[in-house]
Amino acid sequence: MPAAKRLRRDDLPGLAGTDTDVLPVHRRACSRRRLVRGESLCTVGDSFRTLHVVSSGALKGFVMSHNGAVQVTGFQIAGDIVGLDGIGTGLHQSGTVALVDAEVFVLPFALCERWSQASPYGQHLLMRTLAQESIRIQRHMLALGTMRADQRMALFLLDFSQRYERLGLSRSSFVLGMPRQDIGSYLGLTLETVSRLLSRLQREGMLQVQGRSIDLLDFPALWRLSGALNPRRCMVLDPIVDAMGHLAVTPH
Amino acid sequence: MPAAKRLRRDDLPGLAGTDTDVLPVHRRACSRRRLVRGESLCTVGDSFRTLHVVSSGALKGFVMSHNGAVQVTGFQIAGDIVGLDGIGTGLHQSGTVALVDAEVFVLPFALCERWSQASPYGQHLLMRTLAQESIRIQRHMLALGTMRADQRMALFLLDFSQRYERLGLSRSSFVLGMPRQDIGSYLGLTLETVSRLLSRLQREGMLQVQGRSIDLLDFPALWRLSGALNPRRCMVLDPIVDAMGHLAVTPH
DNA sequence: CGTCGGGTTGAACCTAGTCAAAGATAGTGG
DNA sequence: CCACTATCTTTGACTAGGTTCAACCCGACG
Repeated sequence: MPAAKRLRRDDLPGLAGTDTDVLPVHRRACSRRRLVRGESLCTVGDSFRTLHVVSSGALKGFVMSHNGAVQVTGFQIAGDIVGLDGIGTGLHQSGTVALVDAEVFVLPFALCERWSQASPYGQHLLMRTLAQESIRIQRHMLALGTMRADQRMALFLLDFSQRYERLGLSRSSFVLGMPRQDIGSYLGLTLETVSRLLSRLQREGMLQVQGRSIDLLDFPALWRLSGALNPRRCMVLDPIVDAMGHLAVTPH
Repeated sequence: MPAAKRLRRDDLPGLAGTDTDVLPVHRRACSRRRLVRGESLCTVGDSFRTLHVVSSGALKGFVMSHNGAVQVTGFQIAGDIVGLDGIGTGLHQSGTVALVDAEVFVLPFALCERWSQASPYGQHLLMRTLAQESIRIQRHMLALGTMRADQRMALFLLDFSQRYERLGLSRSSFVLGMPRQDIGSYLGLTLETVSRLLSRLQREGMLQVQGRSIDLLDFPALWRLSGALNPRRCMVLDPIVDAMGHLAVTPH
């Protein structure tokens, strides 16, 4: 696997260059946007114009049913892409709000489309990103449909652990940015069950929990509980933003 | 909404034409493949080379967890696209098998990619299809995460009803091609619960069930149960294959 | 200091799962 | 054509995992 080419934001080449295999983002186009805790990036029904890449902080995505039920569909941290759901219809099908103060890159979708047309690599990357999102949701569907509450919780914690590790942070010690209610919604559980489960796992020595601070103590036990045989998950993509919020692409 | 341009398979234009806004499928490239009941179209881990469009019959898609648990992710009938999950990694992340004897069009993905590059419409259609798939799964996730068993069942039946109707078939009277076990897996329930629910809904007069034959009798009640306020679901895409298995595209 | 959002814990309840048995259906081979 | 078998389906009795309702605690913030 080739090493990722890391680009500081201020070093990004403009569109004028002949190298179309690089994300066509220059200083002006790739603006940033700051969000305060609770601010919403987009809501259901908004017209879709831009993708966002999380630079720092944490967001949650959610869908709503006609009768008002809310389901959290995922949590986005640095490097994650937000807004893909709008591509299909031109309208956002899910909402996204900041769990804590956050910052995102703004990628006008028209730019992505042009890039995608100019460069086979760009096209591939965009489609790959979309397809990866489907697979992520499918895996979560598997969890919701077949696993018990404690297994889902273990999976959730290990998933976060792995994502933080990929950003160069601790895989065993981290802070969950969201309240129990949101974790519950994501896992198809009530907030009380989430609280009870965390207490139980702590009692059983698998982790230490203090409010939103988590310390994972016994990875093998968590793997066993989650039903994963091997620690490494299958086939993860390189993040396109590192922990510092710098864009990075891996040509070819 | 413009009427769909329907193309009999034998009338399909070759690639030589200048109109790139038409699916670039000629007789040779668009082969068909017959599947007998139980035959698998692709399995997890297969390398991804082709998309398939269902022409007739019915298939199920499923994912497996490391420990062997299986979750049915969806059912595909005429007009549905199979195999999108392979785009992300080049390997199929989910398996697909025929529930009954079926026939599919074979679309070499390289062809789709070339088309997508030659035509903005093609690119848009491909991405839209991918994004629509995400949204479909997200909606199902909402069902798995927030709804009770009977609500999920009602939603499932109404979804099938609507899909059959779009193919020009009866919306109230149809045959489910799959066993209770598969319905259960799809809905995150056991086969016994599925059976009990169908019996109960029949007792309550909402439908008539005889093995796999379903007659929906009281749509308003089913809508109410499923939590949907309005019968029409939001924003459905035109099918690209009609009930006769003929390809159809809607330029612009 | 009081209020408010979030978190923990307990007890009662209920939905859906599990286990078990028997009835239907379709496919197969004599 | 019919008997035999395998698969699918229905139904019942019992159980368990999670929800609901409620009380209480904690820390932040006006």
